[in-house]
Amino acid sequence: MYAGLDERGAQVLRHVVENYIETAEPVGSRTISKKMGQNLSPATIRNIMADLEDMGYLAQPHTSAGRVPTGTGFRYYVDYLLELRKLARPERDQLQKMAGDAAFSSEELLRQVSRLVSTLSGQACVVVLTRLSSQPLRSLSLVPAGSGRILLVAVTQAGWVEHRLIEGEGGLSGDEMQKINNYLGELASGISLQQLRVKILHEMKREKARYDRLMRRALQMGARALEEGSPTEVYVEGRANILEQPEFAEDVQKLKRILRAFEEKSVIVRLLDRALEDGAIQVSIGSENPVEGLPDISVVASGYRQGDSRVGSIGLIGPVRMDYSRVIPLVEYSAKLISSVLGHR
Amino acid sequence: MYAGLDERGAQVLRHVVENYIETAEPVGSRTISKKMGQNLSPATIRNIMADLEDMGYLAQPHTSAGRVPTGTGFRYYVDYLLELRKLARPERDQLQKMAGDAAFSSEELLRQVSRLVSTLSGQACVVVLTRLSSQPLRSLSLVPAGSGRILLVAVTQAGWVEHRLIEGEGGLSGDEMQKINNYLGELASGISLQQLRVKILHEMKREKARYDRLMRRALQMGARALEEGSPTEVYVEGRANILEQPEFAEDVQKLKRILRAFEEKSVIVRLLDRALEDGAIQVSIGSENPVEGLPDISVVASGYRQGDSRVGSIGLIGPVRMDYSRVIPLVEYSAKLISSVLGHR
DNA sequence: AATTAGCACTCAAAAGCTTCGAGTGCTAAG
DNA sequence: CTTAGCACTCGAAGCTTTTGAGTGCTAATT
Repeated sequence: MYAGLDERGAQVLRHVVENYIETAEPVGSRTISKKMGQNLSPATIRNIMADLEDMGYLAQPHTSAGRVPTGTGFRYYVDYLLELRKLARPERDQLQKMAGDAAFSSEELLRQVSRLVSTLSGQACVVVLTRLSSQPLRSLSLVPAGSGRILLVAVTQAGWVEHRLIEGEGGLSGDEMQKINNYLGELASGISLQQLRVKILHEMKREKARYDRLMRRALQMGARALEEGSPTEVYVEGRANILEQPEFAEDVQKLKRILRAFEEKSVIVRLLDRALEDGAIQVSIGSENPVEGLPDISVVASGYRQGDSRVGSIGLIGPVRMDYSRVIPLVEYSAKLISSVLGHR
Repeated sequence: MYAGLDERGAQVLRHVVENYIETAEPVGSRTISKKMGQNLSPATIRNIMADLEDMGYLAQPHTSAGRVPTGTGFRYYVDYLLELRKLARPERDQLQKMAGDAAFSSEELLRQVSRLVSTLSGQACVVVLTRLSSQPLRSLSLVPAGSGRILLVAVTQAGWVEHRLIEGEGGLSGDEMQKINNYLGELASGISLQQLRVKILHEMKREKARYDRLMRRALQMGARALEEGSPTEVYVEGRANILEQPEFAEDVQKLKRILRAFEEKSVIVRLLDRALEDGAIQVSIGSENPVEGLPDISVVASGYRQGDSRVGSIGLIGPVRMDYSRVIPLVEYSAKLISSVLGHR
């Protein structure tokens, strides 16, 4: 259990971390002594704290101040000391109520969950949705879009819709369109856009000299539409919560860096990447997070599934001093919720 | 020309405003005297400034400080004194280059323009796109979306794509779908979604006892899909630029209010509403803007057209102390640019 | 041997004080 | 009407003092 620490040291560390999470101020020995029920005098606590500091779990901002947990300290806390609180009833109810609202499209659902989770946690909440193009399709259709254009509409089995405009085509009768549709739809059924792309290219080679002008054209169009990969969808809600954190409100420089980061989709995606790969909830504390230059933020994230493929992740972004015991269950539950709602679609 | 002010007063006001825009500091009489080429001594300038203060154009943060323009001062400046600088060549080139890139979808174009304009201006840039549902359609199609669902895809003549999922339908053969498509497409051609809705309801009444089950169903579906109005699209870029403004970096309270406002689509839409209605560029200074509770920001916005209907607007949101002479031409040009690019689609 | 009372010490933050200087308004002379 | 001159104002910046939370160490206690 308490790897590398004895019971007492671990308890002191726990109290320091929890107190610091609550107050955002350095924690002194008196406070801990009181919290632990006067069994140990402040002097004793001081000795223990000094030890913890030697071991790298605590640090002093300056000589005459209390202690603050280091990154390592938080890590230890999360790994060994954390008692996950159960997700409070009202919060669970709110989430479930929202999830039950079938009126939301899948996209809208993600945005709403993100928004609610950000409010509940008081942090910024991010939901990413990736690899649309790797999901199996439910249907693929061409739609006339007037003056030399055709719209390719793909609906995945999970209910995501994606469309791409194809330039410089058109001049197809409704009948021809219908034929192409049937042909492409057959080709696409059950496979992903990525796979479809490969399949189409293959098909084009095989039937190079194919007599049917229409089908050849269909293949060409398909290939063209699938050229670039589909973009990753990112929903960020509750950015402004970052301002509520005292550690950032003071230091405008940090604030700037963080808010700038939020403007770059790619940075956000990188922050949540780990959670996508792995099933379990991921906690990146401070400089552990995958983005250089943001050593002051923690990320608590979890992937969610659609059926049995991981298609995205939901995460909270906030200061290292996050209330992990509350926030981890929240993110875990939300990820499961999303998975289950998407599963039914 | 100089309504209510003599030439000299107007020039002094102009210099105060311009200096203040540049430095964000109260402006003193010495500075103005130098700027105006020593024709007038600081003492004279002081007299003039005192007059301007009486008239409400200037204010003193405290007795021994220089003057700061009031909202009214800025208003006068914008209305009578502003010399619009021509949009700098390189900026125009950048914008035009981007607009020429046909690879962007219309949505992507708006986002990219917003991003570039925010960089060029150093302010937050917002592009809103409304009333999709009032644009004439180019095509309307139903697409199978599997397990009891059908996707309605509408493409407007401007090239915007909108889709809505219809629940609890399906079980239609490709052939039936095709028939419905033809019917609805015919019904929809050239009119807007809004109008279509009315038309459909009308049609439903007229043909209440219509023998054709399929067509009746088509009408029902159409009516259902069009129930809620289409959402307004909002692209915000360069939020973090707000932090660059000294007036906000200091006052965290203001900062919070502004960034919170950015999280509410509806607030942003309200800020740019005026520009949508009116063709000309709109400048809302400080408390002139339509949102209560944000008296410290100015909005410079202009609507853009698609063909001959106004479909959206682009605007900058920043401190009252904006460089209007640079920023107004930028917004004007961008709006025209968007109009012209959309016009060609 | 572990704990703790006691005490000297440290140091940031807050409060108080002084200085500085940009800028003003007013007056009287040009 | 303009302007030189001057007394005056007041925030910002710098300095000093006070305060108090917190420490580390030592010696007494359990």
